[in-house]
Amino acid sequence: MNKGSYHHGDLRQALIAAALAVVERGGAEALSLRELAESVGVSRAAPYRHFADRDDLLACVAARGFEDLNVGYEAALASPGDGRARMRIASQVYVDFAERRPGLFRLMFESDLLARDQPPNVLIGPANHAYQLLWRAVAGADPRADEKTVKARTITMWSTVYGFLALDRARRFKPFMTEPLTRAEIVEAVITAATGV
Amino acid sequence: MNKGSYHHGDLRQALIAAALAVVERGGAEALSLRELAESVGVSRAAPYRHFADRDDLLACVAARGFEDLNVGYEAALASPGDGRARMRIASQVYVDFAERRPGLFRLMFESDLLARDQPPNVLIGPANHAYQLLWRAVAGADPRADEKTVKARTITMWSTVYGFLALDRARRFKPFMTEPLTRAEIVEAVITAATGV
DNA sequence: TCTCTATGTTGACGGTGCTGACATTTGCAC
DNA sequence: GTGCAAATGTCAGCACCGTCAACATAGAGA
Repeated sequence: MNKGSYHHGDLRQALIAAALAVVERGGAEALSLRELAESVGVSRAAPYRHFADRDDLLACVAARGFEDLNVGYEAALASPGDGRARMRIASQVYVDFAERRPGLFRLMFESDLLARDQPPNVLIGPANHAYQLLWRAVAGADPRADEKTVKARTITMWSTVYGFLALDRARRFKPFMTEPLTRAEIVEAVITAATGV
Repeated sequence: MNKGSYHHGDLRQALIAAALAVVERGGAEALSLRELAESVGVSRAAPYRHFADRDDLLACVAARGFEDLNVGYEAALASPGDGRARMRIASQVYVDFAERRPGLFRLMFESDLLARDQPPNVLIGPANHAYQLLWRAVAGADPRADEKTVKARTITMWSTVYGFLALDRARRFKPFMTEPLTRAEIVEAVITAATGV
């Protein structure tokens, strides 16, 4: 495909892949479109043939992130053990994702991409799928709970795990992480508090 | 002081006040130093006589935010009722702060200002004071708990409340906020789950 | 009054996202 | 095959940004 000159071959996918690599570590604010274009060996304006603007590209990157997260969720839901054990594994998947790809995690859960009146189309599907899988994990842990209860539990559990990850990344727990508690113990305590198992 | 010309009078405080007003709503990324300077009636480079750079100004704004939050915490800790009731009130103070000044809240708890090797000097004091007040609220709710327990409880409680506020602001709970649950009910449920009271 | 210092201004540099005009390549219809 | 239109690249330039060096002004203390 790539002739070594004028036309790139599959610039769109190349840009998403390169952007993903940058965002994974440094988050959305580390991404410069000009730099990105240069790193792929193309002129500054070329990306605009494939993405409306910066946010459009970021939405595609975030969508890719949700797809990867969903793969982990699917595996957690298919794992052996009872519903409570599966919910715990799903939480661990979320924690691992946040720790391995912090910038991407931030893009997915802190950016305002999904807060818009009209969220990016590419993002809606994968994001909603993630919500459904999480819901299913929580509901499966207590089949007798009604809808209202499952909603409230999903929200509080998600809040606890996400809140810990976000505050920890921003080093807000620094004064608490000393002495008797190790970080691993804290992560354990948070997951237990969140899932009740 | 202000002669209507060359010298401003108290540019430093004027800049902090104006920046605070911008950041409160739109967060740090809404702040343009050039725009800010113009809004105060001064040239683009003038702020650099009072702040080393953009981050220095943002640190002062964040410090002001922590000071305001601490006033609320102090009031919560001095309120009537038992320790558990005071902890609940402290949580409500945090929630109110986040809802009234979302951008400032984000600057205080999501920015990397405090994650640096050498955090800004102006910020360390007020931030640490906030941590101590929160700690005192949690410890006061159960005087018999040991240090390890108090630390773990502080972290999980803070995580739950903060996580809810952050995810809610980013509209990640949109699919869950429908039908049987009102938002007020959810806030109640989250505070109850976090504080256990 | 004179001078030193604090404070404000101007112009410039390199960076950013984005656009309109132009160039090249590819693929499809004939 | 040929020719034309659409897809995809380039280039120059706009407006904005944070920041800095050089210069101008005002106020305070000797």
